[in-house]
Amino acid sequence: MKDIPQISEAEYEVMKVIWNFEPISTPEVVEKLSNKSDWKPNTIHTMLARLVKKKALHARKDGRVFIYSSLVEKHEYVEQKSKSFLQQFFGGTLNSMILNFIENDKLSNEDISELKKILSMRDKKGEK
Amino acid sequence: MKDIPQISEAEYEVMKVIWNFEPISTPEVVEKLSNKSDWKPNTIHTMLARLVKKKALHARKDGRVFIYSSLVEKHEYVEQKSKSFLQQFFGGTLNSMILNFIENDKLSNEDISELKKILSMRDKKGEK
DNA sequence: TAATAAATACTACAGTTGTAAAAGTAGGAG
DNA sequence: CTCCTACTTTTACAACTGTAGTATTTATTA
Repeated sequence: MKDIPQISEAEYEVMKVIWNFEPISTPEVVEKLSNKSDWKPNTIHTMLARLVKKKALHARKDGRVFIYSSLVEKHEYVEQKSKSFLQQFFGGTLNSMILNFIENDKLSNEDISELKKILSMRDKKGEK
Repeated sequence: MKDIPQISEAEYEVMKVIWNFEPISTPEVVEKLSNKSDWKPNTIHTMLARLVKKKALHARKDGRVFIYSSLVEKHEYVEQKSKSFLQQFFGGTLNSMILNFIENDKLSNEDISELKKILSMRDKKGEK
């Protein structure tokens, strides 16, 4: 399995924009993020540069601006983080986490019935 | 709600020992962790000192050694981390995470039936 | 009481992160 | 051809992390 670069929390916000709009230029990234956050343009540039250095993004020059595209797929990254999160806090299994949530009454009745729906969905798929 | 100190990954390993054996002295912590990890005693001392400074631990002197006890409860910390994890990667809900796992075929049939068992358990509790 | 062993306290140092200011450069406007 | 402006590149800097080494204190033993 290939090794996925580590992406910090703030960098992840930048990645989300890339994943949503790639290929996308620096000014566009800055614009999208300026709406959602208080970051100064320079801050965003720094993130982009670091992500390129980490090989999470690819940048190609187009005229005077850079166009970015991701080198890491979102689902890959999310999977990797989920795995290490579950490892660190729940012995590695999603079921332990769910059990914990239920035991601590963190799930509403709606959550539960939705969950059951989700599970039966998967059953159908499995039967195919 | 009170604010929980941030605990790094390595520090969390130390906390786990404290939670399991508190009240516990420095030499005992060092011993437990030396089994599980490659950390030098000094490394462990540093962690302990940082955790005390962050107010995650309380230390009282007993003769020549320190005795530690936790100031943060494990379940509190795990809850806080779960929440921010779900927020960052799954829009804040456990159900999205579960759905994602199912869609990506990360759950075995055993996991699923176990999950159903867990859910029905909670139902019974709810009815009480 | 003086030396030793054990524990604590202080110092170090590089890598990552959040946050950005300052300086450089090239393309378009005049 | 020159200046401005938008972009890019370089530099900064403190907090947090992982990982210890070194120095100091103190209880115990000879």
